[in-house]
Amino acid sequence: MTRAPYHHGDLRRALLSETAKVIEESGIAHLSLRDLARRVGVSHAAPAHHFRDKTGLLTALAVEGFDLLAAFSAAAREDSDDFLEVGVAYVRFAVAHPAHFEVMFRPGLLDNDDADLIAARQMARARLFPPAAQAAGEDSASLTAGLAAWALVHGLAALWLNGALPDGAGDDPETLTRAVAAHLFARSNPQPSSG
Amino acid sequence: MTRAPYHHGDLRRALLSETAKVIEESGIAHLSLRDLARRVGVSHAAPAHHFRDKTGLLTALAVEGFDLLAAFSAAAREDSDDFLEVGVAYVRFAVAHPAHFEVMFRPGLLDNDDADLIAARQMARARLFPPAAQAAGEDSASLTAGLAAWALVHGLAALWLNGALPDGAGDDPETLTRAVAAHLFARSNPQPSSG
DNA sequence: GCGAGAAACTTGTCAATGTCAAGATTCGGT
DNA sequence: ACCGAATCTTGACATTGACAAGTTTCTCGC
Repeated sequence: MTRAPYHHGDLRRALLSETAKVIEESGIAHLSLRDLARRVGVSHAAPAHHFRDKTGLLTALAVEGFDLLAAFSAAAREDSDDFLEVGVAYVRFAVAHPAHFEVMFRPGLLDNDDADLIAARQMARARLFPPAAQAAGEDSASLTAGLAAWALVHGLAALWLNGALPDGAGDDPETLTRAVAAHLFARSNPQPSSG
Repeated sequence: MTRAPYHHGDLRRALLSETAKVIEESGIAHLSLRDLARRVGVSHAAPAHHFRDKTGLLTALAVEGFDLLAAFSAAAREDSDDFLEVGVAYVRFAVAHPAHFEVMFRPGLLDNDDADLIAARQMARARLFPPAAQAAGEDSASLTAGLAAWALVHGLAALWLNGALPDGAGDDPETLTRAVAAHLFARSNPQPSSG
């Protein structure tokens, strides 16, 4: 069984996981289908059979990402009723799966009409926002409150992954998220004012 | 009379502006140096003389972006003392210059050792955060408050540009920013804070 | 006003990439 | 065992980023 078989066996999964690894290590710009094929040990045209093209591969990765995000979110909701924990889980997911996170929010790289992508995204959104907030979706104040929470953790995750945060932010994203999110919906120290 | 001269005259600026246009229209993935050269009417190797390579071109675009962000921020600070206006200016900049914004926070695409880039980024940061907040940088609460504001507007801008926001968010980013940012530093539903 | 050197731009070339087409090998059901 | 289908390979082509070397224009000292 050590001889490389004609059929890889699980090429689709191997390519997806290798794609995530390459993006994390070298960035999405240096991602090459032929290089991926080389790493996995198949010919340069093999990926095309599982994913139509590069866009298809990234779309599949994004679908996997939304599934993972839904799982992270559901797990956090089980552990606690606090909505804050869902936000922490959002950042935790982004840091644990940076390649997935990067691809999920780049429509230009994806096949946005893909049925799996649409379904996975919708499912992730349903897991993220509590049922109550969805029922009160018409309420403008409730909507902007949800958007504020989303924007805060999304921005924090993006800035963290880009290495844009100052040194004082520390080295634990989870702790940072709790500290930063405390300023939402809660009276805290007065806002920084211009001198 | 309009015979193309050997020297373009302002090739560097023309390439930068065309780069921004292409990114806005087709996404950064489809950006090609040769295509840019074709659009501007020069040979395929001309860009290399102004920008070492593709990374150099994008780095120059990021520098331009940080300069623009600094200008937006300074203008907002002149109009009002309210720190909220700086956040609104942040989103306004991102929506007005989406290509610049996209490139500025992608270290994988840039030459992060570039002196101009480092200087422009630092200057933009100085314009964004009020002097008072910087002096009190050691204060943890003040730091997280600033990060909360930054993360909120950054995340909101990113989600807006990605088209990730729900329909209920409206079509005016500035109005949305004010509505969403109102949940920061404002007493609302009490929330247990740990940090 | 002129000549040398630098700057701006061109042409030519090369390896690498994404994608398509066509052939080879293996799998699965009957 | 057999046949269609799924999986993978080889081959080919246009396009790209980057490099090298040549050509045209500008600049500046004299």
